[in-house]
Amino acid sequence: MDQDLDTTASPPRRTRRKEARPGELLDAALDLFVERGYAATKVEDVASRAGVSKGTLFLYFPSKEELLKAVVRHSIVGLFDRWSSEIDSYTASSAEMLIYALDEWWKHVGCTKAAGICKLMTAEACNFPELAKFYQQEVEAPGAALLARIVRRGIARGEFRAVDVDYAVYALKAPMMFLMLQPPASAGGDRPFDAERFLRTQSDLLLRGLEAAPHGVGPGTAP
Amino acid sequence: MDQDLDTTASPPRRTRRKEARPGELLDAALDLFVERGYAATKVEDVASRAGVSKGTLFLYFPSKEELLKAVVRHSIVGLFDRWSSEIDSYTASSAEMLIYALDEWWKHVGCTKAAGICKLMTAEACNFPELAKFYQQEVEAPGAALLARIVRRGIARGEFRAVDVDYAVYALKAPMMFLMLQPPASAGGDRPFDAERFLRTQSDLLLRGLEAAPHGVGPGTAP
Amino acid sequence: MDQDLDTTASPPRRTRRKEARPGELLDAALDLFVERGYAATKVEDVASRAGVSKGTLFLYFPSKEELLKAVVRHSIVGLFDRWSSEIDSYTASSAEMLIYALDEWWKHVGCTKAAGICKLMTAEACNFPELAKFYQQEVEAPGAALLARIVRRGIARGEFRAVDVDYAVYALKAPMMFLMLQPPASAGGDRPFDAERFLRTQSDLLLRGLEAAPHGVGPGTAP
Amino acid sequence: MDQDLDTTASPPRRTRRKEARPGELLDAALDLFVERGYAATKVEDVASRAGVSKGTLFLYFPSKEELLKAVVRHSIVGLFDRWSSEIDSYTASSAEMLIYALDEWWKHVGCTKAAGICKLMTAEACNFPELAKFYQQEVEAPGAALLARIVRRGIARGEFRAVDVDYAVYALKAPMMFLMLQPPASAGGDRPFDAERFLRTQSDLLLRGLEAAPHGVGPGTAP
DNA sequence: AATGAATGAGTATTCATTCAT
DNA sequence: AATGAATGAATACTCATTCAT
Repeated sequence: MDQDLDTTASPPRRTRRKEARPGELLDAALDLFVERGYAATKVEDVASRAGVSKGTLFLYFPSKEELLKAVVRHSIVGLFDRWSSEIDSYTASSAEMLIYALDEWWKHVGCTKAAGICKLMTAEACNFPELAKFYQQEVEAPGAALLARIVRRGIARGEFRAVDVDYAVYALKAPMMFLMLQPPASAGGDRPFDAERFLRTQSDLLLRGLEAAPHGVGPGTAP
Repeated sequence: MDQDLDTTASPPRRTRRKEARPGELLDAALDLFVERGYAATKVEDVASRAGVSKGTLFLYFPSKEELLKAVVRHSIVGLFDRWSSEIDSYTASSAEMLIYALDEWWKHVGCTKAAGICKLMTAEACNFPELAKFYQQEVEAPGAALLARIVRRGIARGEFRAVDVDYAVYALKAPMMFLMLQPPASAGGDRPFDAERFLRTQSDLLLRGLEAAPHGVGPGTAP
Repeated sequence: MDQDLDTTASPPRRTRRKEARPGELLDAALDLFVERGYAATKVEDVASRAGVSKGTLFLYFPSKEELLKAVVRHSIVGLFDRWSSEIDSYTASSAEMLIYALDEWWKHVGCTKAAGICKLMTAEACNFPELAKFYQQEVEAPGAALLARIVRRGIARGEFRAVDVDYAVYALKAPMMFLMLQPPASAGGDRPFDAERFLRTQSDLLLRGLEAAPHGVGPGTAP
Repeated sequence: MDQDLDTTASPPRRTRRKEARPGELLDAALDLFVERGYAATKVEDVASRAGVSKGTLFLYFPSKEELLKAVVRHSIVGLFDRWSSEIDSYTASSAEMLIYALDEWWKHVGCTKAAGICKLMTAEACNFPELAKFYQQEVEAPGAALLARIVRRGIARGEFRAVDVDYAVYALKAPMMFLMLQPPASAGGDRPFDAERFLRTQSDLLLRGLEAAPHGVGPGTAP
């Protein structure tokens, strides 16, 4: 890298760090919000974990609430754009798409700290109606739209039955939300909860409900 | 007695209130906790909604946290005893039992304010670990145990396949949790979410996965 | 006694207790005030230790502060009348009188709970100026007056030097106050504090300072 | 620097205050604690007397209790180190040392607000056992140790009789405590109490009890 | 851009006192 | 005389946010 060519020429630390600041703050905030919850996270702790002072944080984010929104955008919203274009260019079967979608979600959200953010947003929804609306618009709706596109594609291509799309999406979302709300690990019951197994099981079940073959009842068969 | 002659003759105000207080406070607390969340609910508001002063509330509940616990017990825990004995005396098929169970849950929890309490407990879990444990022990565990009993009965009677009971229970819980987390109404998307329809759809799907007939994949088929 | 003659004729419990109430409350209050301090003593605890309800206490004492005053009067003030007449009729030497006085004080105050009350009054003096004045007038002043009478008698009879009476009284009071302020027992240092020994030592010292023999300096030799 | 040219040029306000804050707060707290007692002193009042807001006080002292401890350390504990080294280097007679010690105590504690703190600590001892222990360890014990060292030195050098050291120390402490507990001024009796005269008188008396000459009884003659 | 000292609104809980019964 | 349910004033401490430096 450039840095290796002339280490003395590397930009003054200040400058380089300056550009990294928002990201460092966002990372710190993500960690702490997920660990401790929104209310229990002090902005000062976020700042000091990012190695800056409290005042500096407010230089980049006008309020704690905006900081949370930024964390949500940073860790989740960005994913949708990529997923959306992938769907456009996808050529495999719709069932495969759905499995791929759930898999991607698991890899990038479900098994990461981002899942904690979803849980937290659900949690704080009633305390901060504005945050709730933000989350609904920026996360829930786009996510549902993505799933809906896949389902519609499957129906259009005759791969899926003509189910009620909205309810098929709900059925897909339910296990994802369940996973995200699952307590981190310990507090659970006796046997460790195997999230991937649960997810696989659920997707099998759901796909069977969606597939075009004459099965009988399915999720949201039109009334 | 005289009182019998004139039913409008209410007992002395002080006395009557004394007995009614806890219930009135519990009702007020339920409303406010669900509306505003735990932290945002001021004990004073609970008291004044119940028509008493702040001090009086503390006569009946030693702390805000205990008040919340009492609300949980009052609105949820009590149900388990009844359900448990109903299961014992039930004679119908296990599939019918499961449908009945979900239906009962919907009637007494899912579509009532008690659902809001479940949402709230999930929400506040990380902020108040002690509350989380309480909820896990008094609600989550008994609820899961009830469902597990039905699933096991189905398996024992050859009505269900020999699925992994724990994962079958997870699969049953997922849609219930999804429903409870659903925003009250407004904030939702364009089309109103029909919870009962969702529930019916989900239970069809799940029963199909459980039933003994040779279907193929199902929830938690042993690996 | 009369009671023994006809136990069936003893007044109904209610009545008898009624007369005993103030005393029982006073005893309970003395115990608790000394054990826990003024602020930390709840009137409800006083009442329940006396076997009555909170409301009843207020029937006899109009406020917590008045209750404390009553305790002071009950446990201390009463002693002064007796001591005062004893002094009048005393014929022994003034030194013996002084020793008797300190001994009496020790027996009836110094080594009893009443000492705790003195400590408490000193403690709360700054918090409750009115109480302080009350204590000064009802206890400090009469006590000092008693001592002053003995000292004056000694001087008048040529037993003591013509010391400054006020300062002789202060010198007598100092060890008494020191004793009363001594922590109950435990918290002290390594070796147990032997109050009686301290008192004996101090009175020897003081009497030597007072005695008429040509000793040199003494407490408060007139300037 | 420029600043040196004009000594009236005060350092930037923020900076100067920062350094002065703890001291200003300590002074304010000392005043109020002594005037009103611990419980009756509101932290907000301390803060505003020091010219800062409530929050600022908590920037420097983590709790009201710690504030009181800091006041004690600031006004009393610091004196012991100086006194201790003075004793080491002292060459005069032990009687002079004792008189010097009492004099120093009077100048730096007895006639200052610090005396009020001692009174207050004695007062609040029963209400706050932890504070009591702190005071015992940080003030009572070192003070007694200092006096004990002087007494032992006197005995070792043949200036004092071989009295029981502990009880000699008690005898020395008694008049000091008496002085500190004396009401500020007003409430006293008719004639103004002359503390210095009392102190002089007492030290004469005590020294006579301690001195090696064959006098007879003395404080703590071994039994 | 960065700091960190200062701010002050916000809230659960206690307990002496009252008064209807 | 006795009760005990009801009251409400009173207070330490936290933390997001500001702004002088």
